[in-house]
Amino acid sequence: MDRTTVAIARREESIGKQVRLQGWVRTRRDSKGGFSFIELNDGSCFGNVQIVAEAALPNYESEIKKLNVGCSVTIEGEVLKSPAKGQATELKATNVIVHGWCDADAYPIQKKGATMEFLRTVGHLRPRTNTFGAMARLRNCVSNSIHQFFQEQGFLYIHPPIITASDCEGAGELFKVTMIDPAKPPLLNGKIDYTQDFFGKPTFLTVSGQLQAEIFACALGKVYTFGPTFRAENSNTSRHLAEFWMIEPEMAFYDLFDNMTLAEAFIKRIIGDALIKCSEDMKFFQERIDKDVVTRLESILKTSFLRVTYTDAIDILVKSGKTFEYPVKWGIDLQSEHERFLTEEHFKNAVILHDYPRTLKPFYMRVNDDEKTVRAMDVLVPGVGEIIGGSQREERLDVLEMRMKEQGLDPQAYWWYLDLRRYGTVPHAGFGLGLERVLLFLSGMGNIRDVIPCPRTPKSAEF
RNA sequence: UCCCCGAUAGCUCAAUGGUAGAGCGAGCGGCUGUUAACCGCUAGGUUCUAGGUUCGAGUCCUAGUCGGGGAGCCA
Repeated sequence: MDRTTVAIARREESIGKQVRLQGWVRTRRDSKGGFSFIELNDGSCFGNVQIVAEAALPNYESEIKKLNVGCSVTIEGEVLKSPAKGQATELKATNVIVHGWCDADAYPIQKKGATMEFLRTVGHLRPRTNTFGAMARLRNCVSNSIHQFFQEQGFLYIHPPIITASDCEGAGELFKVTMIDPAKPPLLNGKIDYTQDFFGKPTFLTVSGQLQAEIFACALGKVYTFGPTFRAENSNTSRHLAEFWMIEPEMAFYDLFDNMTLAEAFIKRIIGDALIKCSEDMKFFQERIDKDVVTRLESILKTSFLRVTYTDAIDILVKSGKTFEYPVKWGIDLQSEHERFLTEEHFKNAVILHDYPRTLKPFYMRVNDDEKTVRAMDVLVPGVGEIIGGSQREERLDVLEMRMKEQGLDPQAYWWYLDLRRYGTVPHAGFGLGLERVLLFLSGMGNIRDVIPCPRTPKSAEF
């Protein structure tokens, strides 16, 4: 008898085979004819397989009739063509083994829909629901697409450090990593003496692997990172996490437009794979989460991303005649309302905004000849907003040093980063893509806490 | 962090300052292959926490905790 999965047992090719299935009961329905239907799910696909368990089974009265949502079982039997509508196949059970009972009165996951807010309070059980099962499979699918996309194009997967001494972007709150006892820290002239700490200097959880990715891009050509990132900002929104996953490709000899072309192909690959490889899960998202999500993704696949300069975008916003809460003029940072207007109302498409004012962007972005703007790009999508932020990097040593000073950073602290320009500098570019933002975009889910297995947000790290 | 809103049965929600209810779920019983099965009965409550006002508080007031929506920061 072959151990198999629900996904395989549901296919017509399996009809006639003797199989063993193992998983969790979703529901049981008793028939008047003296037998029961059990819906079994094992995570291998969205759908369940219907088990027919007849009264002749030795443990029918003692166990099978007591099965309910959440019970774990092994079921052996023959796959048959299902005589009723709703499924192609069903399993006629010859043996039902119960591994774990599940007190239906106490079990928080019930057959009827629960709110996302409630499911967040039972983070250890929510993967057993349709929504979170679908999300886990989609997240896996996207992760796989990311690796395949870059591997096929000759990128090297590199692993930047999680613990870092450099405050990469010069902005944002970082989580401190320390072994110093906060109750009795070693002091030097009234301040904490970090030379006595584990690393001999203050260290943090990384906010970006970009600077380290640049080390490898400036040695090996095309690289990407894919790993966790940490921000200690007190952000309480549906689009921010304290711990999230980011993908950061970095390419030597790429300019900003090469960067855009790559970003567009990358996003389209992820969308295309999700629609094909997770079609059943995507259909569920369309039916139960966001009725337009698949249509929206398909239309984005078909059209080219628009490329608009920051200056032109400001112009469009000014001429729109709309009154925004934050008035628009050249030099302001674009607000959510502005980005939303551009993607959802004006262009109704994914848009790449580029060449932002230098005052708005970090030191490492390449200064344009006009000296007012830098080679930055943001990819904006309807519904989610910014999904990618990237730039062509400043490869000129003197300009980079000048930009650091301009932003109040000490070039000495970035000596190794400057060395990359000092020795054999190359034009290069890269971007960062937030995995969870992509998952929001792909699924139509409304809250980023529901697209990551165990969300980390202010005041919340339970599971 | 700021603004607004909310917290009542396992879940989703009702309840003029005056006896806390319903639907679903659960238990039991019924029902000729059911599909979020269906029908009947039963059980189920420290109304988020701590104070306060009142003859009387789920309801009004104060503080806190947690959650949601929006904003800022960003991915």
